[in-house]
Amino acid sequence: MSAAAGAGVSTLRRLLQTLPLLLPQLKTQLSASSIPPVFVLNRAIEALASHDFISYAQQLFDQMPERNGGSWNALISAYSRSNQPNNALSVFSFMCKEGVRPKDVTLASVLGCCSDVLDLSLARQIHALVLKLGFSSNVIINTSLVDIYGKCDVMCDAERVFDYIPNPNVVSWNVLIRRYYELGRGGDAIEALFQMIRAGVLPLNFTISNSLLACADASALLEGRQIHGFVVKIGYYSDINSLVRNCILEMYAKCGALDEASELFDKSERRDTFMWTSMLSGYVACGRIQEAAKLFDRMPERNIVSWNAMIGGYINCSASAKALDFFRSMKGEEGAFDNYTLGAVLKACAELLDLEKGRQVHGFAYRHGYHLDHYLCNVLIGMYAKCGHLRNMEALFFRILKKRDRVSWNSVILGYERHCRGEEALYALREMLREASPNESTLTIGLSACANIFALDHGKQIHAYILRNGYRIDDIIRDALVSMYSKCRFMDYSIRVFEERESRDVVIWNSVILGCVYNGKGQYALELFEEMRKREIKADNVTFIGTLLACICEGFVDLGQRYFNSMSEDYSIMHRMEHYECMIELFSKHGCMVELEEFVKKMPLEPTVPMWLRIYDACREFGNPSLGKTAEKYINESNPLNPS
DNA sequence: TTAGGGTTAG
Repeated sequence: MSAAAGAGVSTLRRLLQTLPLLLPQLKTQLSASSIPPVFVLNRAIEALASHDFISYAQQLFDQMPERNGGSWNALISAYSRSNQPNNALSVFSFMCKEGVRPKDVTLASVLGCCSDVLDLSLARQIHALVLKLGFSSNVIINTSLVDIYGKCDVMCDAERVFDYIPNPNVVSWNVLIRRYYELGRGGDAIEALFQMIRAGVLPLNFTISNSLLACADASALLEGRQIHGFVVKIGYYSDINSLVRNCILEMYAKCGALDEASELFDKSERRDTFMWTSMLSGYVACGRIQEAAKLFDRMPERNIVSWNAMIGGYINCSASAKALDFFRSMKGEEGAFDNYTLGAVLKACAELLDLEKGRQVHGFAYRHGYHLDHYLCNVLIGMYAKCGHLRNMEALFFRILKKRDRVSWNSVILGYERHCRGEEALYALREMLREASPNESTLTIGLSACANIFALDHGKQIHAYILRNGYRIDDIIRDALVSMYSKCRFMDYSIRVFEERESRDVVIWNSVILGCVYNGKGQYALELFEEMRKREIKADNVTFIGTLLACICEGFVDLGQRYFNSMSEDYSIMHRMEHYECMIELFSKHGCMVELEEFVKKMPLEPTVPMWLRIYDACREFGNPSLGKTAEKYINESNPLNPS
């Protein structure tokens, strides 16, 4: 034995002397004067790691005069169980370099570590090794491969591996279902559960919970109800940890079946914080903030998630100031927050266009170490975009260069579009296509940018992109297309897109009516309004701006008056300043001075200076000295230094 | 006598 090896053995002896204290079960083997056999030391490595002495386990491994494959395996699984996947992988790499052949157990551990660190390339290499070493029918290894391929978003490979497992067990099915759910493929997850049951494998409560979450995501209420029935039948409904019950409630709440959710909630004898929060989130998701607030007040125990749900709920119903109040209370009462809380608060700032508060929250997030959080970076980009601080928006966007995703791009494009920088919005959209796929929101914002800068060709390209790539043209995209074509003076296309599919969305009708007016087709705009009336689509204040403008174009003074009166009498819509402006323009443009004077007298509010200026011009053109003098008086009073 | 994979709320 060399001197170094001799020193190693003495260190090992010292280490072993301490072991019986920690590991009484090894006392017999370790108390002997000679070095214990390798398999005993391998067990000691595992036992040390399970007692949180991973550095002792490493020392023991280093000092062992003899090792076998099991020693390497013990150390790898020790690191893996101690949540140190990178160290486990590095031990595996040494093991391979030493020429030690891994067994199936080692490969399963190592694949678990790859999955933890999302190392797809290493997983593929190990997959090759699995095939080479003849472990291709091992259900545990294959399940690990399904897991990692799913986590790395290569579900086609996960499916291929799964299909080759001779007898997938309950964990294999569970992993498959979970990965489908996480990738937003709820339908496939549900189908997999039904296949699993048909194959005679009894699902675990985790499998059921994952499938229910998939139903919630996919709004699959029917399937959710079937699973609920199955759960009752096999007796999982009364499971001890209430996981399944909570997920059933979550499913009903997210599918919008709030009555069924609240019935379950009310009947439930044991309600944990998960159940309370699921019910709360259900009310929030359906916009029933009052009921959510009542439930929140009744909660026996709250946590960050429940507070966040309330803050998010207030933002969704445009009560952002209330959301900020809630954040202040949360800091006082809960004493804790997380990146989602700060994200919600930043969204409230963005809704209120309160840049100053947004910057304060940014500083607050920075001081609390959240500035590197990817989710929060995206929210910050969105906040600066909406508030128009485009320099900060760009700075943050460039800082997350490698991690930017569709959400980041959408915020930046929106920032440019909202703040009159249409060219930059379209440039950003082109750049985005190189690295991320646009969604419906991206394309809608792109179309608005085209409309703002009258970029008809770009707008047509986006339209073609939508058709070519099979995007569903919903009411929002259709409205963006109608507006883009009408603003670009391509009214025939605008009407064609409008007529392609019948919609009851008043916003689209408004867009096409206003489009007709701006393109000199007032008569057609009024025909559309009549059509709306026949189809019982309720007009709103914007619709009436369109019809009044159409009357101005066509010179239909009487009709305009009837529409104006009908607003309050038949539709219960309050007249706004824009409607009064339209009426003054209608009378002024067509020289109806008596009606104009009468109208001004009856107005419940004082005409604005621009209105008086229009009246004054009409009086000069068509003659009405008394009204002209009144107009002159108001104009001069408002601007005494520059009298008319 | 290398025993390994999966895990509820925003």
